[in-house]
Amino acid sequence: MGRSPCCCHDAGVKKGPWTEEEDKTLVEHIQKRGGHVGSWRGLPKAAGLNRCGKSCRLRWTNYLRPDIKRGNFSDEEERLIIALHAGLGNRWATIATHLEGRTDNEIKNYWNTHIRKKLMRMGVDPVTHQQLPPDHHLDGTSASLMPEGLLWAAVAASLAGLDTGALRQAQLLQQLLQSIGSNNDATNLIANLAAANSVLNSSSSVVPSHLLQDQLNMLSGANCMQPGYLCNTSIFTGQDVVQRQLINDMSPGTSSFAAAEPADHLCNTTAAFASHDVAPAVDMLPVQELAGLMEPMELQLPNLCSLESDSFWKEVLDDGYRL
DNA sequence: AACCCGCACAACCGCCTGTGT
DNA sequence: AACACAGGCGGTTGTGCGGGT
Repeated sequence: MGRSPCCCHDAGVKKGPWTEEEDKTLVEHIQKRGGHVGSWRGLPKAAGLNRCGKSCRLRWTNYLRPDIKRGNFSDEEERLIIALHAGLGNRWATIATHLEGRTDNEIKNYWNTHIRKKLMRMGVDPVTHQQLPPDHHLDGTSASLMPEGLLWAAVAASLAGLDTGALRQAQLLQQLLQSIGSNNDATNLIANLAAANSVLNSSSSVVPSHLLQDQLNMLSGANCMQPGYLCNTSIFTGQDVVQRQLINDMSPGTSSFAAAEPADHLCNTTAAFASHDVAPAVDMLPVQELAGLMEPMELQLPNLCSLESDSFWKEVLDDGYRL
């Protein structure tokens, strides 16, 4: 398949930063057509712009579109980007579909200028979301002590203080992605989902530090996390009541994430958790006070029908099968 | 004041993909 | 099936700006 010539190569077509006048011309032209562009290639001529159609499209989609959200990224958006990047990689356009009003270009830039460096400082490889060799660490964090499969989730969580619920959700997502990435066999996928489910269920009756340790042991097959890690993060806070309430609100009669709620819900939930005041670490509370917090969450094996009917999960599954 | 440097982000470039013929 | 084309995507570059020397 040959590459088509682009009008960008035409002599005399203007390049570089857009002027206010050009912006105005482009916006007015598109608005006049009721927001319908038609052919981008033909647009410059029709609008009276001495620009490449591609350049017009970029300017419109990345800057002039009325639904674009400007301004700094919130903590919630940042966490969402990290979580999605862990699962999707550098697929900025797909990631952008889960951040309302943000463009792929904006997210890509934000990743390269902020998040990537932040992860590097934490000793985390921003590409694989796994720990870098110790000599790559700038601050000697606990990243090197963590199981690979959980690292990205913990990073996302520790960046701004997620709770155990968010981590559990992240773990299940990780399980899903591992399942998808490792084979195309539906039986194995279901088995892995069941394994993930059992991990999540196993966490319901112990205090969080042990809970996490159990989960880690099950997932990694090795006891490689230092207990001190738990004291050094704000992940493990006593917000399960709030979380459970949110989960019930989202999906009456079942637990939401295990019932394959869309990742958007996951992330919205995560954001909602993070927006609460950080509660004291659960490890600081008397054990009996934890009883109410740590009731079984009645997690169920994800319903594969709902998985397939949800566009996000369908996309993840499709991507996985293409690998 | 002049210069340098790093950062943030807009814009470009080349390749890929989907679709129509 | 093969090809042409337009749009989309992700990597990279260019530009403007602020801070430090």
